[in-house]
Formats: sequence, C-alpha cells, structure tokens
Amino acid sequence: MSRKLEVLRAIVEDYVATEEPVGSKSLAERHALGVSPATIRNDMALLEEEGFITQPHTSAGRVPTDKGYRLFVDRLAGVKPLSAAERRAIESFLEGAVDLDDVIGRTVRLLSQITRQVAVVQYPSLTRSTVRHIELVNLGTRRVMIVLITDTGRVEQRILDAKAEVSDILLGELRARANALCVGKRLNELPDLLISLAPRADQEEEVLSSLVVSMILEMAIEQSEERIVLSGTANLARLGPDFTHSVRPVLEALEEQVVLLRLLGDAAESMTVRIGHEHELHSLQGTSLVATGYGRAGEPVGTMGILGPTRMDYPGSIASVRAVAQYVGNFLTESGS
Amino acid sequence: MSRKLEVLRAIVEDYVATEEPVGSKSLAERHALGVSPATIRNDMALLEEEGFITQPHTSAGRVPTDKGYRLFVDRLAGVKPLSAAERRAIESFLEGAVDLDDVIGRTVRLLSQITRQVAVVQYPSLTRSTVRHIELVNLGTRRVMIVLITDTGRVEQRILDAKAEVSDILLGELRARANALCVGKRLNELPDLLISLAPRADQEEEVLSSLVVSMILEMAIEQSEERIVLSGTANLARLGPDFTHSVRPVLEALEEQVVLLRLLGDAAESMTVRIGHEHELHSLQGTSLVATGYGRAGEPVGTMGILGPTRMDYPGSIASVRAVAQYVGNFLTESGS
DNA sequence: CTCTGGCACTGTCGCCAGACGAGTGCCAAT
DNA sequence: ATTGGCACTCGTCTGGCGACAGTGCCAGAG
Repeated sequence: MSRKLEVLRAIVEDYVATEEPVGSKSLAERHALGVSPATIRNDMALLEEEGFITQPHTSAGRVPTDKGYRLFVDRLAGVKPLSAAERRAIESFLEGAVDLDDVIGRTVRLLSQITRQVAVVQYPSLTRSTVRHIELVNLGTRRVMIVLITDTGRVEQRILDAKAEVSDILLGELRARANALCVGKRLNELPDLLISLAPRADQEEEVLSSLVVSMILEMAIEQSEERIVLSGTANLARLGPDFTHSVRPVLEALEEQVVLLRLLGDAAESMTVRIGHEHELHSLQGTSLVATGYGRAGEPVGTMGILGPTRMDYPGSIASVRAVAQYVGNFLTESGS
Repeated sequence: MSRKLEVLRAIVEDYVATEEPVGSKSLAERHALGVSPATIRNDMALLEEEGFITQPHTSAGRVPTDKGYRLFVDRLAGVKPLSAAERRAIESFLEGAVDLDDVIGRTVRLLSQITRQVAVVQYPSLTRSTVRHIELVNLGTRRVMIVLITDTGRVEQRILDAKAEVSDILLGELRARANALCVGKRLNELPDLLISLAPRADQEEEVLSSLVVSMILEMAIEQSEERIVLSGTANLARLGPDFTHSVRPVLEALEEQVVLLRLLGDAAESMTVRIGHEHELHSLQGTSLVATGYGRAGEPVGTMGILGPTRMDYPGSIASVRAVAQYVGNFLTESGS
C-alpha cells in the first residue's frame, strides 16, 4: 500500500484516539513510518488537495474529512478482534431472556454499552416474518381480541369492537379457518390469502369475519408498528463540548420513529456504513451509522446498528455490531422454530 | 400575604422567565410592588438569611434555592390556566389510538411537547388492575401461550414450554377454571386464588396446571415488567450551556428502568413535586419532578409526570400534568370497562 | 418602626495587546 | 525522492483595564 494511504490511516487512527487535529511531527513519532515529518507534510498536502483531510484553521493539524473516513473504512480498516470482555458479554447477555421485548431490550443495551455509542435496533419486521398462530378470544360484551404471533416471537394484539354479541362456535370456526390458511405464510402474503375468508353466506358471520380480516390486515400492514428502540443517548453527551450544540438536533431526530425507520431502512442486509453528509437528514451531518441486518442467514428480519460521531472507531464498531447481530440472529433462529 | 413572600414569588417568576439572576432594580420595575429597590434589597437580605435565595457571586442578582422553590410551589404558586392550544391538544391527542402501547406512547409525547421537558409515563401497574381475561393457546410442539388481559387494556404474554404434548380439552378446562376464578379480581389477589387450581388428581393435568399457574404468577408479580417510557430527552439539551455538564448523568440515570421506577414509585396518587436535593439520586440534583397518579378517580393505576430543571415553570407544568393525567384516566376508564 | 435615596464596594464580563507555540509551506541540499 | 532548516501564520493563553450590575450600609424622612 502506498505510503500516502498509510499516512491517511495513521491520521484517522490518531484523530479518533486523541480527538485533536494531528500534525506531521507527532505522526512521525507515534507511527513507525520510517520517514521524516517533512516527507509526511508533503503527503499530507497531497491528501488535502484530494479532499481526504482538512485543517480546521491554518497552522493546525489535519482532520479527516467524510471522504477520508470513507476511504478509510472501504480500503484501510482492518478487522479489529473483539476483546475478551466483549466476547464474554455478547455470549451471556441473552441468558434468561423471557420474551421478544426482553431480547430486543437487552440487545440494544449491550450494543450501546460495548460501543459506547447510541444503539438502534429494529424489531423483527412483521412483513418479513411468518405467521405461527392466530388467536381469537371472545371477551364478552361484544369484544373480540385478536392475537397474531410470528415465528420471530413477536406478538401483536388488537381488541375488536364487534357490532353484535359473538358466538363462541362461530369464533372457533373462524379461528380454525384463519389458522389453516395463514400459518407458515409470510405476513405480506396475508392480503391475498385472506380474501377467501370474506365471502360467506351467513349474515352474522359475514360481518364478523370481514371485521376480523380487516383488523388482521391492519396489524400486518401497518408500518407505523415497525418499532425501533434505542439506547445510550447519554453517550451523545460524552462528545466533548464542541459537539454540544449539535447534540440537540440529533436527539430530536432520534425521537422521531419515522427518521429512525428511514435511517435503518436502506441499511439492507450486509454491513452498511454511512458517514456524515451521506445521511439524507442534515441534522445527522456530524454522525456516522454502522448497521447491519440480522436474522436467519441470508434472510434478515430486521436491522441493528449504532450511531456515533463521524470521528469514531470504525473497525471496533463494525466488529461489535457484526458480532452482536450474528449472535441475536442465531438466538432467534434456534428458539424461534 | 406579606411583602417578603411577594418578593420571593417575583424572584422565582422572573428567574424562570429570564434564566438570569434577578436584581432588586429590575424586580421593582417589572412588578408593581409599590416600593423602592432599596426596600426590596432589605427583604432579599432577609430571604437570603432564611435560605430561600442565594447569590451565585457577591455582586450578582439572586437565585431561588431549592428551599425557595419549595415554598413557592407550596404556598405561592397559583393555578395557571391552560392555553387554548394546550387544551385542544390534550383533547385530541388520543383520537385514533389503537391499543395501550399507542395510548401510552401518545401520552408521553404529548406531555413532553406541551411542557417542553422530559416526560415520564408508567404503564398501568399490573398489581393494581384487575383481570379481564386469561387465555391459553395451544401452539403445538409442546408449547402453550398464556395471555393475561387486564381491564386497563394491558396485555402480557408468555410462551410456556410444557414438558409433554398438551391436549386441547385439558387446556380448555384449565382455561375455563382459571377464568372463572380470576376474572374481575385484582392481580395481587391472584396468588391466593390460584392455589385452589393446583391440587388435582389427574397426573398429566397436575403437571400442566402447576406450570401454568406458576407462569401466571410470574407475570402478575414480576415487577421488572413495570415498564416506564419517556420522551423529550432532547429538551434536556435546551437547558443552556451551563447545564451541559450535568445533562450526561441525568441521561444516564434516565436510562435505568430501576431509577425511573423509584423516581415515580413514591409519587403516589396526588400531585407530587420533588425539587432538586429532595431526590435521593444525586445525579438528579439539578432537576425537579412533577408527577401525579392517573386512573380511575381515587384509585390510580399508574403514575406520570415530567422532569425538568429546578428552574422550571411549576404552575404551568403542574397544570399540564394534572390535565393530561385526568384525561388519560377518563379515557382508560371509559374504554376499559 | 418603615421606607427611601445616596454612596462606596465588589466581583464578573468583555476587550485588547502581547507572548507563545504548534504546525505549515517552501527551498536548497543530499 | 527525501530531508533539515527557516520564515510565516494563526489560534490560544495570559494579564491588565474599564464598564457594569448589583449589593450593603447609613442617614434622613414619614
């Protein structure tokens, strides 16, 4: 690898470590590059011309630009092995998890702890998972509870206000048919399948079943229920006083579920790193996202990742996110089928 | 009311409004106290002796102490009527809420919006509400789903790993008996009631029912499931740069469910205001809590409130929290029974 | 006894000038 | 292509200075 790139890597590493602009002299000292500061200065001048680094003001050290970070993660970042403590934490954090909420909660906390950044975890997406069971419960007083259980352990329920009293027998029939039709199918197939449930001679049943069907569809489709949880927002405040003015917009953005969905939405299956201005939202300019899908091998059901300052430890973050995602994926697959 | 107290009120109001230490002169100008600055200075000296106000440094204006705020909320704070916009927001924010999660989510967002502080809402406590329905669902492959529905709309579910295949008939019997026994009862009565479910001649049923019973009890008792949600943490960053150093510990504290539970735990039924050092946790020293119970009249099922800097608009916050709590309480009562 | 106007005192904040130092860019030499 | 040297640039730190806001105290008036 050319020395110029070696210098860029050194700059990124030092800057991430010290959080201060790095100059040619300290660079020559801390890294065994085998050349003098003057030579490094020449390389740095070139790197600056090409837009990989800048100086905040004349006569200060250099700081990587977003473009510089991009090159770094694409071509220069090696894999950083996890520490023993991290590995241990990952292997034990799911012990004793009782339900899906618990699993997701533990995951997001773990991620924020080991990366010391804001962690973001999307619940297993309803549309990508399959139906394990549909339950209809007669609550009396003209109310029916509908429960939808997916193979990823997610349980969604609604209470339906039927217009008339509901007969248990009728409900049982409906339940049986709904399950026969839907179990094992993906949620996004439901609309087509459920059509055949609707037409039926009996008047009473007609009303009820169409209500039930529409409610199930609502549950399956409604994207707003694509929940995302986050943790570790306190880590944002750690970013030195220079970040203080920008922490508010970031926090505000993070409170919008929609923004989070968009944030993770494009981050498809494989490891995705989005740096600074690569975000659409410009309140997230100073931050980077490291995210990946999780779930069955090659068939992710959701996305998780971390969000931190562009000046972050990419190799470490990538390693952590990947390891956690893999572990959770295995866990869901094992316990889920 | 003595003029001294009038002065204290004026100081609190001005300080909350301007966020700057308030001096005798501006005080005399902005408030029609009918006396000269010199007189006010005398009163202020007394107030300072008694510990209600301090000056940050010798020649600066006065700032209320925690004790001063305490006196203010106890004896001086009038009721501030809600603005028309607030009233409108409160009356419409629950329209179209689909389930309990949704209700709580909307509530916490509303509260943080209108008070511009961090809002905290506790889910209806399981132990205080009553059972509406218990459902047992045979999932096949030796699994049984247990669903517990309360009158507040909360739905709790667990999946039970029965040791053997489960017969539907058996499960139906168990379901019927469990419901006959528990519906309408409070969750904390369940332990006593469920004892009678356990002893039974049949061997197979014996095993299953004891498993089910213990699971139901776990659901009813487990306090860790007393979930609390919060919103509006971005508002913490609004608190000027002087607060910047203290925002991190606060955020950290807020991420601990346990802390939140303790925070709201003591805030019983009626309106509670906890100011600064009155918190046990000293990372919350600079903050105040305004909280109240909500639920059926005189029989709260949960707590909600807001957390902000001690320097906050108490009358406004109290009015908002009270109004929202009342509205949510009504909503739950109406739709819940 | 209470209130008021006057006055001296004190600490903070903003401003400016000067010293310092880190770091650069360029150039001539190897 | 690399290196040492050197002049130059700017940002940061420091100390001093004056303006300012607000106080405490005191003597006098109602």
